[in-house]
Amino acid sequence: MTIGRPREFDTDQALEAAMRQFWSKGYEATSLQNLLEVMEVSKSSFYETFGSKHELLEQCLTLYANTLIASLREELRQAKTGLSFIDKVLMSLIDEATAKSEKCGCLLVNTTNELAQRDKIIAKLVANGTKSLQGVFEEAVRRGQKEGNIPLNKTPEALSNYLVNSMVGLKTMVKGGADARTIKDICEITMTALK
Amino acid sequence: MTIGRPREFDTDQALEAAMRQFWSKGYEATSLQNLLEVMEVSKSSFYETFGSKHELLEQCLTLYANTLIASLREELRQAKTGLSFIDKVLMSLIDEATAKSEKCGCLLVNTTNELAQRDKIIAKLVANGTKSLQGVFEEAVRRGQKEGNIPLNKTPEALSNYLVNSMVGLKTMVKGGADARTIKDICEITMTALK
DNA sequence: AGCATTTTGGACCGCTCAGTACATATCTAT
DNA sequence: ATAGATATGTACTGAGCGGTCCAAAATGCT
Repeated sequence: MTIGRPREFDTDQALEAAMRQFWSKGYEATSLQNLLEVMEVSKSSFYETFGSKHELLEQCLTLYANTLIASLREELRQAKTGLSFIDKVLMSLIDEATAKSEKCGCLLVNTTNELAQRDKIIAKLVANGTKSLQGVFEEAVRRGQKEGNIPLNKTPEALSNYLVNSMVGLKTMVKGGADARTIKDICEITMTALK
Repeated sequence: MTIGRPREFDTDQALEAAMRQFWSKGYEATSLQNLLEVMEVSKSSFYETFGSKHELLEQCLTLYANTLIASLREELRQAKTGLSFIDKVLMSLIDEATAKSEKCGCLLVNTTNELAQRDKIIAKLVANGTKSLQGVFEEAVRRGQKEGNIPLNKTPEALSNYLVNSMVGLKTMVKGGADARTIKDICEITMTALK
């Protein structure tokens, strides 16, 4: 069907590998050489397919945000209550703190810290991602309020922003080496604000 | 008194300039050339005085943490209550969000995100800094509890970790471009956990 | 078979990177 | 004046950076 020489690599797979690399090492610390290796793509194919290192990052951020949001939406859909969803998401950070695998944090948080101030395009992308994340929490809060588990004296907007903020903090704390006990304490106190 | 040719630059001043540069741009994105310019030091003098780019970062992190902690301790000392100190520190983020100057975030947070996972020496330094910050909050919480403004049903350790976490989140949110209203909402809800 | 189309391999680009070597300049102490 | 000590200016290193160019290879279509 398609004309011309066929690709010798999987585009989606390569993009995901690139995403993991940026996630783990950050943008500046990831060299083109690193990318070519993990993506299993030649330099020519790289520039042909992804444009540049910067454009690749844009694609990775979009992929990351879409994947994250889709996964959370699905989890929220399956959750018993809006409140239990929020609790579960927060408490999952405890496992992350315990795991001995590399702690990469959150690509959106990492990229915000590394690039948001000096790269408008990237700033916009991570802001969009964060906004989507807040949207999921807002939906969860609304549901929780409807279900009667979350008081109505705070707006879903404010509460969801508060939750995003906690998540951002927690991801960084875990990355910085905070122990599981500390993370648990933080999660529990964070949850008391929705009581 | 001192023997040999005198320095043509101010060591403390140069170190502070370097700190600001790392604070603004991050470690990888700050080149040696950048540093030499803002520090107003020749390359020879740089290596003679500060050892290497990495060692310079170590010194900058120490300076940053010491300065921050000293400033907060002083503010706590002058505060009317432990609770009002905490409130003031959190709410100061609103001004940061409003300011149109460059939003550098917190050097400890930035460096944790950029380097903590792959640089043990730096990880230790930022962990120490964070620990000191938590210590100040812990002291404030203890004082607040003694003064009767903060309930005793949560430990000072847990509450102070919670506050550090909020600060870490807020610094990143501001850097990511969150508006003042969002920050204010987050601060207010954060404070309800100590009611 | 031959041609259009696309991908790939590899050489190459100028530039910047962090760091070094060493001669020279500037000071104090004698 | 000179010797010892410290600081600086300059030239240099090898390696790596992101990115480009183009010929060769591999496909489908006629």
